Amino acid sequence: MVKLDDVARLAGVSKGTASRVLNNRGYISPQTRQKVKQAMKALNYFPNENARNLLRQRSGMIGVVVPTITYPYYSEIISHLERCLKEHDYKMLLCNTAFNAGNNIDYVHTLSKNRVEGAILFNYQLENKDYDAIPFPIVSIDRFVKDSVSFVASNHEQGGLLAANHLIECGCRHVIQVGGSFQELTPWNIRHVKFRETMRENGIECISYEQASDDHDFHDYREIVLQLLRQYPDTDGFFCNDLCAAAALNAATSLSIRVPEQLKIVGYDGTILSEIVTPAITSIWQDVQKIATSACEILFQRIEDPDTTPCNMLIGVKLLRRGSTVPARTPEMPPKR
Amino acid sequence: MVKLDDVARLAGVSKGTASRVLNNRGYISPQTRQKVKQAMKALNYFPNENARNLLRQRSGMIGVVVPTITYPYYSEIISHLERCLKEHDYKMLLCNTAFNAGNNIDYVHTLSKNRVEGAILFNYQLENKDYDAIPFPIVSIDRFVKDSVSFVASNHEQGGLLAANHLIECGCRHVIQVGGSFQELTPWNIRHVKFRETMRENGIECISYEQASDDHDFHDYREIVLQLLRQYPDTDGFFCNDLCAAAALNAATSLSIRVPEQLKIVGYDGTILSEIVTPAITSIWQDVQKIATSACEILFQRIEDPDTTPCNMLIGVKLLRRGSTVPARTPEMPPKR
DNA sequence: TTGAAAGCGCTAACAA
DNA sequence: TTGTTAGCGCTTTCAA
Repeated sequence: MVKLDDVARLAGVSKGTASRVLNNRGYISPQTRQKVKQAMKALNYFPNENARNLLRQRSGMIGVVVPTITYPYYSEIISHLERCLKEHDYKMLLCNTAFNAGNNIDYVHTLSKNRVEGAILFNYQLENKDYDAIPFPIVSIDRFVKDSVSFVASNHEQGGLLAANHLIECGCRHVIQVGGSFQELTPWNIRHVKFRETMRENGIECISYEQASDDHDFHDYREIVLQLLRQYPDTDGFFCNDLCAAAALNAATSLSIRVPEQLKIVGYDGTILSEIVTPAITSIWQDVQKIATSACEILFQRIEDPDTTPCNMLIGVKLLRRGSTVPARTPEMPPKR
Repeated sequence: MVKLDDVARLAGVSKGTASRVLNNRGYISPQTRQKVKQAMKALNYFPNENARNLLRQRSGMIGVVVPTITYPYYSEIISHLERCLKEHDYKMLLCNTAFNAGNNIDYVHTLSKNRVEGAILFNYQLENKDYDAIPFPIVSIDRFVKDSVSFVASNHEQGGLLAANHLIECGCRHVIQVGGSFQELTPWNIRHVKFRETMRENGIECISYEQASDDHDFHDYREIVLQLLRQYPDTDGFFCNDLCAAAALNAATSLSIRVPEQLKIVGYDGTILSEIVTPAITSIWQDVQKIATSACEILFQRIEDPDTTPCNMLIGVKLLRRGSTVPARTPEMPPKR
């Protein structure tokens, strides 16, 4: 690879001078500048970021750890993060835990070795002591760690409440929700706790089905829903993530249950999966763009000034009313930017 | 950050010795090894990959340039690539062109500065001379550049043929296809050329609608399809990518056109979008896993031995027969791994 | 305005 | 078996 030495030699100047031209720093005579620029062009020179970063004691990298890349909520988040980070001249080191997050410190090691300047961890679980050993600032999404760790999440409690109230308004009496653990009070699971609570307060029967894995695909969910609907034929309301909601719609159709007349379905995330089916699925929309940009901003600030007060941020969600609960209605869409 | 010097000092040895322990190379006495390992653990030391890479004249990074992250075909590919690259201890430098690929050399510059050891470019267009200036090996997906550049693509010609023949077998007489340019004979567009050709040979009317952008979302496609179906009410067959196919299904339902009885729809890509709608959409499935692993293997081989003969690889596609063309049938699924 | 030289954290060749 | 030293490509003092 062509290096600064080569450029300097061709331009007949020293390495230091060539560097000054490259970085547009210090005094350079116009002639010298031109000579060096010409040499750079002639040799098709690109500065070695690796070497620069070593000297500057930085890596220009931010770690992003997600449980999956393909679920649309995550691919959209990744897309926004990629843009945000690029705008600030950061590279993204993307790590896919494939749902093996349960207290897995390996990803943090990878990030450490690569001297990332910060990381955004999605629903990532570590022992408390392991968090203390992380040598770079982090922002935790959807999982509260402790006051000293910045935290961003959708207001999932509001999400659970919106979903519950909507189904109640729609007249449901026997509802089922499918989701992760209903015990752990993570910010992420709280929607299901709130949902159940709200149903109880309103005297509505609520079955809470705890999925064995977060890694279920469409067909796993379809089987789960089929079984639940057979077991509880009175069910008239359903609450789960968008993928499961699409599976629920499919399962209901198979069983000749009409949606929304006999069964109302509310999804979670507000992804494309809820938009493209017929009827479109009423869903609790998460503001992925705001989550991504907030996480970046908080992280950048903390990188710049490590003494910044850690930040706990809840981001509003929105109920998108669509055909899976409200018949003959133009589907509501996520706010456009 | 703690560095090797610190470890060496704490262990009471020289930096070189500590390095030998770190890399498990050369002769070290058991006592020394243990002392050094203890020091590393005590200081929570991680070697600086940046510094190592500078010395080794490598970056451990592979560039991946895609037109979008969110369309499921790409998020699945990215997911497979991430795994493949990680297995070979490479990091992925992910670049999203946001469909601004038309001869945009900026991404190649970013990759050059970061000294990526190779890159996988999806449907990426450059001037021929710009390809010559790329200082690292590349694999081009879905776009043939020239014999000296490795190339991987699904057999899109077969895909177009499968789609056409299937619609013909289903008895269609007036079909519409929606896609990119029908003029350029890129491997990616050839499916539409082949489709039109096959229709012509069979005396079937085929309208080819050239979309204004590859960046259309569900609602853009829905409007396009609504207009087409109103303009050509005789239409009984539709061919387009999965997202557009889902929109077509939705549009048809809005217009009270029954699928598959009155209108048959064949999608392309075989993504989750085609699975979750009802009826599920018959689609030409691309083997994303094979595309990803092949691209990686070809690239790794070329990195190892730059004189490897460039490789042109076509990967078979598969027709998944589902409810949007064949009534009352269990939907076919992509092969499981 | 430019050149020379030190050093970022690490590895590897050579000496001891 | 271990220590010393040079150098990866670059930036940045300090001198000239």
